[in-house]
Parts: sequence; structure tokens; C-alpha cells
Amino acid sequence: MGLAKAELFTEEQNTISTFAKVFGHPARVAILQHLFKINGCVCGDLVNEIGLAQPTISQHLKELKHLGLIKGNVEGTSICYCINPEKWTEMKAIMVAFLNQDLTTNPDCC
Amino acid sequence: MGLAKAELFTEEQNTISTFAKVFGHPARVAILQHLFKINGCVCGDLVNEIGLAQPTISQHLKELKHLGLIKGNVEGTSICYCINPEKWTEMKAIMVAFLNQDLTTNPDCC
DNA sequence: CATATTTATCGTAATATTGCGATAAATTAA
DNA sequence: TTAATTTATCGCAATATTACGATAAATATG
Repeated sequence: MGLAKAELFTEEQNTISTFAKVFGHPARVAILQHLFKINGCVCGDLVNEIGLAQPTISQHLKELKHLGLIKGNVEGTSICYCINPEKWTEMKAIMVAFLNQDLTTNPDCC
Repeated sequence: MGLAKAELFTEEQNTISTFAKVFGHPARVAILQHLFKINGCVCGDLVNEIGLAQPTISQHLKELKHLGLIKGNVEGTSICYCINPEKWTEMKAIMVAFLNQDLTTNPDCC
């Protein structure tokens, strides 16, 4: 049904999957990598950098902004988007904790 | 159109988004956390642990297995699934490198 | 072999995501 | 104000994901 039953899961599990979901499209990964590489950027640059149409890029930016991972400020006729360091750090802590679950105390059972 | 244009992106970007996608559903996050907590498990246990139907759990396990993050061995009438430590470590290195992009050299521009 | 148990697969319905053309909205400049 | 520039939103089509009932497949047990 294309619908995750959020109420079945812990808040942590839902948070992890929400962050993971936004990284689940290569365009958003590319946007974030580009934002890290330069200091802020406008949507127009991204349209050239990535090969997707302007409305599509705008939509991906919206999703990243909705999670707070990027923020945008109006700068004349264009908009300057950049990483939100505080939110990125917060997200990173959650994701790394998930990824760092101890393998050594769970030996291969199979 | 529901279809990511993989050819527009680098192999790294596609790899990151593929791993992220599998973490983009709370049920799969819950399955992995459960597998870390105990030493291997069967699908039946997961059906009780999580509130989803058996075919649904089986489908999620299939996706995790397809990426190599878990492996399953036949054990009588049931199947013992567990984390694949090598693949987990490989995935972790890729994801952590993405998450660890340097924030300090990219000061907030907005 | 027949039955029970466990997991996988099939088929289908409901919902979500992706992509983009058309167009609106916002801002700057002439 | 008008025109140009840039980004956001709308609307739609195509594809993907999620969930699960029904059922098949595999294995163990009597």
C-alpha cells in the first residue's frame, strides 16, 4: 500500500528511516555533495550541475529543506541554499549510532 | 516518473542512495536492530517482534539480503537470518564518509 | 507417504515517488 | 510600470513501494 505503518515502530526507527529516505535518491546525494564542495549555491547552478529539470531540482531541494538539512536565503532574484550545520550534525549522530551497532558481540550465527 | 535517472549520477552517488533506500523504511531498520540485539533469528520471530504480516517481513528480508547486508541459512524448517559483518562494514565506511563531509571548511553562507 | 511447520512467491490494491511542462510568484533593473 | 530573471507550485503521467491474502515450496516428523 506504499504506506509505512509508523505506529508500529519506535520514534528512533522512524527518525532513522526518514533521514535515510531523503538520502535514498542520487539527485539529493549529489545536491548535498555539491553544497559541501562549494559554499552555498543557487538552484540554477544545480540544474546545470545535475541533469534534471528545474522543477525537479526545486522539489528535491524542498525535501532537503523540510528535514532541515539545508536552508535557503533570498539573495536578489536567486536563492542561496546551503547546508544547515547544526541539523547535519544532529542527523549524523543518529545515523552513525545506527551504523555503529556492535558487530563483535553478535558473531556470525550462520 | 518514479524512476531515478541513475546514469546522471556517479557510481558513488548511486551506491550511497541504494544503501540509504534500504534504510528508508522503519521495518527494515527494526529488523536490523533486532538482528544486532540477538544472534540471528528466524522470520517467524520477526513477525511477532514487528507487527507486519509474514509475507511483508519476508519481502523486507529479501531486500536486505539482496544488498548483502544480511544472510540466511536453512536451519531445519526455519531460516536463520543474521547480519553479514563484512558487507555491513563495507556499507558503513561508504555511508560514514558521506556523513562526515567537512562542515568547518564550508561555513554557513546564508 | 501424509501432515505440520516455516518461509517464499504470486497477484493485486493502495499509496508514494519521480519527473517535467506550464505557469505563478517574487525580485531586480531599466 | 514593464521586462527579465529566478525559483516555486500545479497538474499530470509513469513507475516504485508497501502490504497482505492466497498459495506454493521446502523440510521435518510421525
